[in-house]
Amino acid sequence: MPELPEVETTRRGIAPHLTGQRLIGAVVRDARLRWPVPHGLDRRLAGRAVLAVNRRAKYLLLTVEGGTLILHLGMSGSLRLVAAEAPPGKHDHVDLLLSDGRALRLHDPRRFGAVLWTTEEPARHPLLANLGPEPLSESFNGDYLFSRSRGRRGAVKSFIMDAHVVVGVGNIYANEALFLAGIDPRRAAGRIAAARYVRLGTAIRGVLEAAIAEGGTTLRDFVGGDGRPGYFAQSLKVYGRAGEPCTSCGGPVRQLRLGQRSTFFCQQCQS
DNA sequence: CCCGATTCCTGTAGGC
DNA sequence: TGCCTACAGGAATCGG
Repeated sequence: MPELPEVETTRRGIAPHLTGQRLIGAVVRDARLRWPVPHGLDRRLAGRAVLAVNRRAKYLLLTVEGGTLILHLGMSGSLRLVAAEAPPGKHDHVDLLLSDGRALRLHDPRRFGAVLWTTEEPARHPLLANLGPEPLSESFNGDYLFSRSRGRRGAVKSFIMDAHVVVGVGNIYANEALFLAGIDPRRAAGRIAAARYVRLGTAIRGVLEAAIAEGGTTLRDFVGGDGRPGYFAQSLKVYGRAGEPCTSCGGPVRQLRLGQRSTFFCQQCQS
């Protein structure tokens, strides 16, 4: 399930192979992703060089001459560099063809991902325009979280998973960060003190950075641009560990549903 | 503005 | 062994 660390791992894996290369076209085998893959993508991309590969939230932004390709991995997507003639597997929906004979291939069984093209400034694109700050940026810290949380009565876990508040924190890392900060995920966001938000901000940043360093979390099928899985799963303290002993106190990790998401926490260590 | 529910999709796991 | 159902979840969208 690609969250920020997995998208960043993918970006780092593919960027050196794409930057400076020319696109010679695209093969769209199935355009039915989260939004339809634009018609005529093949012609639109042909002959254009890739200038940069950036990330905003969980979106990968391929800066191409004359526009930007916006890619999203949804929850089952992965991108790999393959030989263009390698036979596509099931769910290999889109190939971006490179002048060196390779292809950037999108594999996405659940088709929650996206391949979009824009000629406007990507930050102004409707999908990107209203996003919160990057959790690894200077502008994100505990004070920011505290001020944004005032007056909010919803659960703190839902609050930190809201992309309008901060981007890139999906279910896995929200659970982990709240455990590391010792905060009960069910607590009302607006009723948590500033000092605890400082801990939470640090925990969010720390868990994301640690996950990036391990190449992301592979639960089932995530692989980076080079096809390798991530190794952060072995560092998860609570996610997916219902009934197992807390790594800190030995009590059972509890599971419940919060905002339609599986939530894992230790009653003893989080309050 | 805020918040919770719904929706998209398919592979996997668990129950019987 | 096979069928059925529940579940996984990013995030837009909608209704209250």
